[in-house]
Amino acid sequence: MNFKLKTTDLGAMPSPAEVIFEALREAIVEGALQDGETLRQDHIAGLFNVSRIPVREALARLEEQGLVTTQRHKGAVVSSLSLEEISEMFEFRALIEGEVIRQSVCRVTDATLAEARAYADSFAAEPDSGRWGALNHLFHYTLYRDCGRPYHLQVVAKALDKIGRYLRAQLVLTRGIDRARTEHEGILQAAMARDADAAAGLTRAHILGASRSLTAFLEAERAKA
Amino acid sequence: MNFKLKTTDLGAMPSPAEVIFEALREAIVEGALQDGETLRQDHIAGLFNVSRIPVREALARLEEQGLVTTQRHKGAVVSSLSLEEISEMFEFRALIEGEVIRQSVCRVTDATLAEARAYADSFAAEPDSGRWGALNHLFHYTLYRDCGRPYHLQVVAKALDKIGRYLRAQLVLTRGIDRARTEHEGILQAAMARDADAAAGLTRAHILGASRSLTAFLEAERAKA
DNA sequence: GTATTGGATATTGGATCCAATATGCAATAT
DNA sequence: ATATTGCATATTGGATCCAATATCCAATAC
Repeated sequence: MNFKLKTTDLGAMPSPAEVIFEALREAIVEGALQDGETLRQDHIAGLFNVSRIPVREALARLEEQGLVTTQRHKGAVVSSLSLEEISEMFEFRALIEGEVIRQSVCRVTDATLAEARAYADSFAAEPDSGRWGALNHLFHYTLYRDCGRPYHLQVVAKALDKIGRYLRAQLVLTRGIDRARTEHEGILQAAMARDADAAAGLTRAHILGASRSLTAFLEAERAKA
Repeated sequence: MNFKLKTTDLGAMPSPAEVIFEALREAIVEGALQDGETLRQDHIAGLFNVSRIPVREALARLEEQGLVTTQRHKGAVVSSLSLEEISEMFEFRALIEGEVIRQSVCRVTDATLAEARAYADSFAAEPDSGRWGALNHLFHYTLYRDCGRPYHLQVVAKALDKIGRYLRAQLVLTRGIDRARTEHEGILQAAMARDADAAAGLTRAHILGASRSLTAFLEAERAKA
């Protein structure tokens, strides 16, 4: 009775609600849905060809993640962050990601380093600004992967989701790319040298630097308006 | 046309879904619903005298918070944490709460300190072990309140929700109370002296100490079984 | 006696329907 | 002309209904 079948765990297939949640999440993080845009249940249901029930579940989950805000009987809008909130998110990331990479570097494998190297190179070489955000994320996340602290990583992921749009803006609008390239290189070197403290410090500086350049940019924007 | 009416913002009244979410959340955190217990939609709906729809929304939110786990078509159970996960949560708390209290102490008001004092005293005097968890939470949270970092606080709150049950167990089962009393006193003194670094260090030690005593206890339990 | 199969029951997930609330516009009164 | 009121429409939130899946138990085959 030993079968040689290509099996797939159908029980693990994503439910419609999950599919919709992921799609909306990604759209918000990538900036395809912008700040304050309202999300009509009926409309989304139509796009996915389902009833509003799974859409409502997805929206409830997104609200719990802080990605959308709903007002009773009015509907859901993509949450926007104030300058202060954005700034706080960066501080938060600096705190956690610094610690995460410190732990990670202690046990990082050569395979992981090679992968990070590849992402860093892709990032540096990528001409399409639309892909910078994703590659940037992949580079950092790869370096965090071996930290052995899944909850920390989850929290980092959620924080990144919340400011994904703004991060992308920072890279695209403030010439953050050039600096990011060299800073990534530095972080990678520290990781390869297994210098945990250096990697942590550089990561913190990388994040806080991005924060400064983004808030400066946004303040200038606000001043104009 | 200036009315003198006692008005209440009816729009801000909690929806059934919110009520159920809060009730379940609290029950899980307090330990009234224990690890692995399954949550029947129909049953809960009956308890609150509503249909299953708002229950499902509440469960979706709880799952997003990591407080329950659902398997497709099987239902939701109260999530349980492994020893490693519990241990990681404490490390996480030590990291964030250390930083939060550091910021908080820099700007803490006398009113806040007085409130924290009151909670510390209540905690120390409380004979009913069922209230220790709540008072412990109030004491710490009061000291964090002035940190000016709402997102950090939110993250701390979520982390505390996730390990609430185990924290209570630590206080009740491992004689954590006595040490907690004196450590609270130390933290409070540091805060009153506006010594941010001391408060941070003591808070970290407080949390990591609780972690050690709890994991030791749980390991002993596991060994017995 | 044990293992497998088929069906009854329980439970979840989604669709449809209904009620309650918000929004925009037209009508009316001042 | 402006402000208020009332109605029509749009949209959300919840209830009910239906389909799909899991679980449990009895019946059957070996």
